Amino acid sequence: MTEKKVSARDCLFKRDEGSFKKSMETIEQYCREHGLQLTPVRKKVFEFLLDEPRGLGAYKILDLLRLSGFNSQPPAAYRALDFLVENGFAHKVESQNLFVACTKPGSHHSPVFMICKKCDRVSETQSTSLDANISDSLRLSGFEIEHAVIEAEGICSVCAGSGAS
Amino acid sequence: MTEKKVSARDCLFKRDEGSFKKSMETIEQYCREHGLQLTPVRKKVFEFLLDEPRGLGAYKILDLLRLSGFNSQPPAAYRALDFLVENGFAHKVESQNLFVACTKPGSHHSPVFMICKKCDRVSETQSTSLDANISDSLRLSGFEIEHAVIEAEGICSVCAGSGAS
DNA sequence: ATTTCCTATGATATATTATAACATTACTCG
DNA sequence: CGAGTAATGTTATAATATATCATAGGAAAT
Repeated sequence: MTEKKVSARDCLFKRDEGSFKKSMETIEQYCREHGLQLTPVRKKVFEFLLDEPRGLGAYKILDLLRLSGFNSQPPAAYRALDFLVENGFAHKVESQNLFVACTKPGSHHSPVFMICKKCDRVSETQSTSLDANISDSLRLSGFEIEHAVIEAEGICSVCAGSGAS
Repeated sequence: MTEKKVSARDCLFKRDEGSFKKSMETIEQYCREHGLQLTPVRKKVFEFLLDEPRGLGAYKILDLLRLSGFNSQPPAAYRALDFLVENGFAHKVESQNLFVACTKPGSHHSPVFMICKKCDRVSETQSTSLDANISDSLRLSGFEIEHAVIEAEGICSVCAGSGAS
């Protein structure tokens, strides 16, 4: 993969400190209630994801872990990601081999992503009707959906509005 | 990746010789009309894809090329696949890192896949309305879709009907 | 407290998927 | 033919992901 065209400071979106804190508290509570261990590595990885709206690759996460003092190997990153994904705290964006924090952590759902080609930001929609549409159409063919990967690439509203080509 | 659970002979679907031939003729004509070179490697790879309803990984294709007398390296397989995908003769199934022949070769479209967890067969829907649904919903958020990855995992109608758990 | 069990992590190696870079061949078209 | 483009050959390596076995750490039972 080539270097990303857009650096972090080019991102037009502001980091939302309040929502960051809220997401972390949400999963902390969820883990307490469900007897899940939010270990230091897992928590750290979730922090990284919350802090990067463009998503992170597993090896980028590994780098960040090492920068944070963990002496981790690839399986450590993948295990933490597995934990976060299995419990609905994060998602994998299949078309980009990227991981993102979930906007509705703890609720098992089939997410829909929009990936902006300009700013690389990955947004998750809250849509419930979307899934319904798809399920209905596919069910006409008799296919029983268990899980759906829905990832749209294009230009987000912020970039489209910014006027830059 | 572990070995597939289902072997080729377990596949409940029959190979459709007529549609195979028709697909090949379709892309041959398309290439003639558009000045595209359907070289031996490219044609062979397309044949492999037509012949495997469960899709093929790039390295599996490389193996098949070698078995067919080509002395190919990885880039050869990926280049052939790039050609087929760029020209709408094949698709990549992102969630599985798999390539499949297109059911409507030559028409640039945003495909929708159904991947059966039991028989591993990958089916492409002909749906146009589906894309419309998704585009409409996402456009509410101001996102301009250029391309959409839509891949449903579940149980296909044949496997669901077969009664096996 | 010690044993037991389970979960998580450490550590090493390797598998799988994909591309970069440069050399060579082959095809077209003027 | 000769020049230019497209395709392939070749080597190397990048990027993504998992298998496997060893170790540690905490909770529960005796």
